[in-house]
Amino acid sequence: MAYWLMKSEPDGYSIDDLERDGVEPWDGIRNYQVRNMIRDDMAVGDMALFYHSACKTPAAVGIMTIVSEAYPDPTQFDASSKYFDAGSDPDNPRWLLRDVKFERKLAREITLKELKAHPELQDFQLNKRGNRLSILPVSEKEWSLILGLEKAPAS
DNA sequence: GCCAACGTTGGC
DNA sequence: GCCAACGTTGGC
Repeated sequence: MAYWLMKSEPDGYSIDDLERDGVEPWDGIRNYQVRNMIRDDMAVGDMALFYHSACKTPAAVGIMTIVSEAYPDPTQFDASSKYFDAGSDPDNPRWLLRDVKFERKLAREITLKELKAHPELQDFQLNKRGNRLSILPVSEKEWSLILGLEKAPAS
């Protein structure tokens, strides 16, 4: 089983929205590297951190599971969607997505600041300069380190 | 294939 | 709002 971190802007779709919806198609991926990851490297049963990005307090806020295979993102064919891609061929869709399922919120937000300060997370991709991918792989060790922080008091 | 211009992400 | 770091586009 693999672990992931998936970013979402809470103003657009937050952990509370996922808690309400239960299962949700993770649409809007428009980066080939990320598409390849969800197509080739992700698997049903993988676990992912829900991460709030581009907001006041960027932080990991919850846990979800991957519950579907990769399938075409319908928003790429929806002319009224901001994710519409006129260049995508319906017979060979360019953009894929997977469904994710809400598992639980973290007991507390684990902020980017805290992750960056962690001595054992210096190689974590989220902490790397110039990282702009909306989905990142998380190693098993990183996963347990991050979840270990959940039970520690906020620093 | 090179590279400048432009667009996007996302922390700050 | 600013800006660094990319990715993409398109002329050549």
